Amino acid sequence: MAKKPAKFKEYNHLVIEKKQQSLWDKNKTYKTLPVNAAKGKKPFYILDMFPYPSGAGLHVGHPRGYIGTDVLAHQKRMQGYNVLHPMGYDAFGLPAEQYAITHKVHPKRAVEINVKTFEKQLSAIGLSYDWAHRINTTDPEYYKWTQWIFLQLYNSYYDVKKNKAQSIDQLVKIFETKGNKDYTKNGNAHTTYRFAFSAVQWKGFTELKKQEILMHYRLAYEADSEVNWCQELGTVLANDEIVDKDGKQVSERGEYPVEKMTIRQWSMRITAYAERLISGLETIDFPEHIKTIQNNWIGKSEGAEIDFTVAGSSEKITAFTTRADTLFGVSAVVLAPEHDFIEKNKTQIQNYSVVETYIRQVKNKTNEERTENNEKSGVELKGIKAINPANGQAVSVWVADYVLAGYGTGAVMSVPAHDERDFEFANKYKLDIKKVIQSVDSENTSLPFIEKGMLVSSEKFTGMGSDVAKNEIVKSVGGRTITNYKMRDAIFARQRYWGEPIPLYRDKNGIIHEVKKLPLKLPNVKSYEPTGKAEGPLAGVKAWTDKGYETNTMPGWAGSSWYFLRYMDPKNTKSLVGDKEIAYWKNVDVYVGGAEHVTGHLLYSRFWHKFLKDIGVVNTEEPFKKMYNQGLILAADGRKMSKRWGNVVNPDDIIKTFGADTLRVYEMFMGPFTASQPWNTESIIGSRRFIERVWRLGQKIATSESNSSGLVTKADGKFERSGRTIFAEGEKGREEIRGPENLLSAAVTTEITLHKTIKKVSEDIENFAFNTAISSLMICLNELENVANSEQGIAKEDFKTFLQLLAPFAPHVTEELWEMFESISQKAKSKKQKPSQIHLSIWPKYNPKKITSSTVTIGVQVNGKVRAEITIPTDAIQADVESIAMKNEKVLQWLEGKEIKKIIYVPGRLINIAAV
RNA sequence: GCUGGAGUGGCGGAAUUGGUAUACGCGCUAGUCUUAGGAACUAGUACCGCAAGGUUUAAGGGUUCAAGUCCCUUCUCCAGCACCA
Repeated sequence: MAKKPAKFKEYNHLVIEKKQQSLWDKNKTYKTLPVNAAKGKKPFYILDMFPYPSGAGLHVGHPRGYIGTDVLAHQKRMQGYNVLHPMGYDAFGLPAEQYAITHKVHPKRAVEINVKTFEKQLSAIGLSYDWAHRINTTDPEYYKWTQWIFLQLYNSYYDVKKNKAQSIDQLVKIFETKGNKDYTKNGNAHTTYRFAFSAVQWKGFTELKKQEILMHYRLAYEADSEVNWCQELGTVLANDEIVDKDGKQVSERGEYPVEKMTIRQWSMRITAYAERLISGLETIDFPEHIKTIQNNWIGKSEGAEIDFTVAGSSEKITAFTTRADTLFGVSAVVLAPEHDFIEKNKTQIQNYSVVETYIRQVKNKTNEERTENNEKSGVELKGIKAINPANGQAVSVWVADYVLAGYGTGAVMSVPAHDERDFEFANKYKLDIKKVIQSVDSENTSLPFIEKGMLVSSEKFTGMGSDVAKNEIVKSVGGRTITNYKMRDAIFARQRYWGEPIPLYRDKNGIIHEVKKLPLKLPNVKSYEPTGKAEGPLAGVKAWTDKGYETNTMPGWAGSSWYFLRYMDPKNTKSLVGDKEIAYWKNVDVYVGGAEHVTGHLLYSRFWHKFLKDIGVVNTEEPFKKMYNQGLILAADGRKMSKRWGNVVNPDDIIKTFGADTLRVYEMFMGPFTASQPWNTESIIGSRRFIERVWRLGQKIATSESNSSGLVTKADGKFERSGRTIFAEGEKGREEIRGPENLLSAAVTTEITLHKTIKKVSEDIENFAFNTAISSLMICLNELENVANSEQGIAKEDFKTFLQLLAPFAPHVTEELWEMFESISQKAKSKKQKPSQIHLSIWPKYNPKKITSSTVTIGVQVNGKVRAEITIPTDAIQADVESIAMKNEKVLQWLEGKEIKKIIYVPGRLINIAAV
């Protein structure tokens, strides 16, 4: 520890931080006002992605985002907003369960332990959460509403005409009165149940049959689907829970192998919202790359379905294409190995045994083998010909592994001249390559794959541009324009114990019923380890299965898809969020979290929010107005911090040696908030020094004799000192009184610095540019120190303004110093008044007039190179600047023997003289 | 392969969007104070050069009075997608 003059109090972060934290707690400094008590205060909702409370606790990288939001929360609070800045725990799901299994404790107990560790660590950082809004997804009072939302989804279908979710009862009514003749209008294109029946037929169906039909419309539905099964984890995983490692599909958690399997599963019809999920992106302020990824993930493509009749048969094959304009160039129709046409028409296929062998081979290939090399293979279906509806030509039909079963119709029309993949396939199997499109500029006519151009090979459509030709051709062959999405429906079941039970049960006849009384609580089980089968540990609970309850539980993302709403009104027992609260807070203003949730949580919560809007629970289309991704903090070795590498830095240790304020300042200062940075414990000392210097300067100013040394700026723009006006701006040039021997000069400089800093810090916090905000605070401190060391000294009020700007970053030390200044002024006034708190003080405003000084130093360039510097009045006109520049010795030297061609003056920046 | 983003001192990084490149901090060098310092403070620190001056924003070219910033070519790194017809 440094030696200090005896009269200064030592900066002891341990004492100060502990003291201030307990005072904030006691005074409820960070309390969010209830809606009733908000009294016209504007709401501001700042949210962190809530953590999985894993057993490992926090490392130094975790709080980066929390500190960022906390800085903003402080500023907004000081700017007079009613700030909702909560924290909670996403405690269902694999992390908690795995901890429980390895530590042989009940998951519930594991969560309790981990939450405790978490909260202790978070509190030490001095984050300004209102803990009264704390939530935990595993709390039955919370998951009651997760289950409630599930039931609403189960009881809804997507009305394509109204473009919103509707009650399933309405669909039943339609079936009862009109049947399902108009089925394309009763569901979104992707999921329409293509089965027509009359109202009379509907009434004749059994309950079970009706249930089966309705299941094709419900937004939460049960269906056979191909899933990613992970044997080691004993569960199904979502696509975003799987990563690619050395070409193999493995689980993100634990990196265990994952294979494809078809089982009966609960799913969410997120595809019904595909269009709204895309269009909504334009209305929200998310990082561009997040939007791009979501857009690609949803993968919208507009095209057409075209029917190819099969020669000598009533069968037809429907192909999806985005290039209907190339229909005249079709050389073959190619089916995915899974396409049901093959099985159905096996008697017509002359070489069926060959085809069958091929299909078996393809299916036995693992995913990585199929993608390993892109070489295409296939087998022709001998004896089958498809008729091209455009020209009546009979083309061969193939089965090939490059056609995907899950996309479009599982059948494509092969146009080798205009599609790279078809080209490759055609080359291998010697199919025709017919060019039917010519590029408009007719330069690259020898090349295939022309993106757009003129149709050349058909009399009827010759010369039409691509887009026109597409529509005309689709119309002429009776095709249907259609929109396809890459995105699949989301599996909504995990074969695990530690999740929300699905609140449905099946009676003896197989009919599904809702659980009326929520929450349906998770029962205790002897073993919560995975069974390794496609059923959860709940299958072992007789009392559970006897009632016909589902043995799968909800996936981890269920509870996290709506938690931000619960924070608004966490104790509500009547609804998931109160009407008043939702009307006031609406949605999240600023959301901060890692980028790894782009195609998971960030998509699912948008989907649920839109659904909740449809059923009238919320009043906004999007849950998050604005979002930032904090960058990762890497270990000093450049790798991710992980136990595995033994490079974890624990924030507790940093706080102990350097203090929470130092940690906060350092993490905000180390680089741009959104960029990843390596941690460097060596560099942290800079932030510590900064805070110590603030502390020492504070001590110095507080103990200085008088408070009259500074200038006070009056509203009329006049400067005042000890009540006497000294000069007014503009009456005299300030230049005159800025000479080094003039006492006023330092005060004016201080004022300019301070107002500049207010502007910079205010704007930077708003834009999450924390590193430059701190940089400007450091510059400001340097300036203040210089002035304080001069005869002039610093006014207490000026220093307090500086403290306010620093307060969001270093809340403890600034509060301590503020308290000190307050107690000094309290002595002067009455002792009765309660001293104010810096975090409840009013954020300083800057005066634009105070930012510019009367003179400015600019560079003089000769032919683009800086040759001299001149000081000019800020408002000087070009002619004056020119004449000043021309008098400069250096400039003259460089201009010698040259003729001036052009002079450019950029006000306040530089003057450039072009000369030859 | 495709899509998106990025390359600036020994290191983390600034640069008002075309206007004095290298702010701020770390580290380093010298000094002050100290019994000592791996504390603090003061000064210096992009590179070459004794200096005058010259050269620098991954590499090369271009537009401009003026380019880290705009355009073209090439290289490297990171992230996402991966036969989506």
